Amino acid sequence: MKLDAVDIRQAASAADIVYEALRKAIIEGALAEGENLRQDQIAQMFNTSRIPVREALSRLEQHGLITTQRYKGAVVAGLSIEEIEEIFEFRALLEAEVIRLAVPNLDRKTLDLARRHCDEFGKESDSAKWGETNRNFHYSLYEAARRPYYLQIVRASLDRIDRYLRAQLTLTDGMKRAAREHEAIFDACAKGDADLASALTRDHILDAGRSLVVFLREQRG
Amino acid sequence: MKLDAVDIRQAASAADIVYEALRKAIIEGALAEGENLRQDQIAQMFNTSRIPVREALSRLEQHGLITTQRYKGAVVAGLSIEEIEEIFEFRALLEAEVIRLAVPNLDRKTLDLARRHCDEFGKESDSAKWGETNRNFHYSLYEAARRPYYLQIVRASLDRIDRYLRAQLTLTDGMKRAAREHEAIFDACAKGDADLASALTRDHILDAGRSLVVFLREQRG
DNA sequence: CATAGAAATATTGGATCCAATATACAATGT
DNA sequence: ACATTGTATATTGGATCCAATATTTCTATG
Repeated sequence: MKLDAVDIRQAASAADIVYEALRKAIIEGALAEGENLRQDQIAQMFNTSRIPVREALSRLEQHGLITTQRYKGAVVAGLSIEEIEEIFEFRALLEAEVIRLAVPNLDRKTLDLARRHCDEFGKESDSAKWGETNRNFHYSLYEAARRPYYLQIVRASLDRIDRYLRAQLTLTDGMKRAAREHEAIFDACAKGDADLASALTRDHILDAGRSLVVFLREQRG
Repeated sequence: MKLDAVDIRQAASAADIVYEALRKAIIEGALAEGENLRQDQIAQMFNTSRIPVREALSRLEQHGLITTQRYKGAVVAGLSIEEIEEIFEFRALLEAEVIRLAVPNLDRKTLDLARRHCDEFGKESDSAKWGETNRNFHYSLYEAARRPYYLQIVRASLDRIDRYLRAQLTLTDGMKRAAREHEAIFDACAKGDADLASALTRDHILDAGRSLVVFLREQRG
């Protein structure tokens, strides 16, 4: 008998499942900031004990998605406007560099994929999916940089402000502007102009940050 | 009776203590890469149960200091030369920006402190302490950037290559060169020349990375 | 009625126990 | 001798139990 070798994937642990589910809920805004996360309650939701829940919460805290106090529990982390500004500034620096490194490595296949994600973003009407298609577009290009460590940090920093970014996209012209900027970034990439793609990415992020901060200042008073 | 309000620090949990101890051991190289970390064994060392140990290990994994496999346990993470190069490149980008942001905020007190750390580094003869004094010098300046998120990432990225960086410092002229470069960085900061301080910091990190990689290529064959 | 203090309840942190899996090793057949 | 299979041991993942702490509720008292 002969079989093709198959890479058997380790089944995810309970902690992995809980972690991913909570992470998704937080970055999508399904869990409001400040909301209490009771270990028992979460454990029951996932039909498990508190042990894997605690491990998941510990990981979330390391990533800054929740804050915990000893014997008091965990709450979904909220960010001050200053913190949000800092993270947007950080992302602008980092992602501008990542796209610069990516452009020389872009091949036909990757560009086609990015093109599709770009179109998808432009056409998407379900605001709940904007965050996902936005990520897909950027990451499809970023992958070409072949910098796994950079991308891990990019992902972590985006996780922390994704909720707010999604809010920004729903602003009056947020989506339209983002779609236009994506087109410009894609064109620069397709032309192989790394400096332009970098500068556009930087502006894309800083613009989103600025209009979000304006919005939040009004909202929060 | 009147008392000054004191910020009572939450006593550290067992998991915190184990985490910090293991983190220190790993970044200082006391635990060799590839070394097995048995939960039971660690628990006994700290006179505790495996629960806090597991939480500590989970955090270490999130920070990339160890790798774990389900039902097989944790080992101290090792980095390939490519990964080391990527992290040095990343640090150069990030820390160059941090020092640029810090320079305009530097005051007399901070400069004095940095001056002392710089001298201390130059005089330090105990190679085990170089890593610490090196951190002290850079961080004393970085703090002035007032960018807590940046600094958190800087710390995490330094943690991952600190073992190797310490090795680099022990190289023939590693310390002498680093001390000279620190002097130059300090002078640029004292002069208020942000661009120069940034460029020097960038070169400082890239130099260290390059000579480390040369060393590792020989060592690893 | 308002408030301070005590008791009751809820929640987290840690210890111990059990289940799932991996590793080491011996037994067995060729 | 060698590979294979079964078994014993070690180790991790998860469940349950207990201790420490926080929060709420109740009660007594002014």
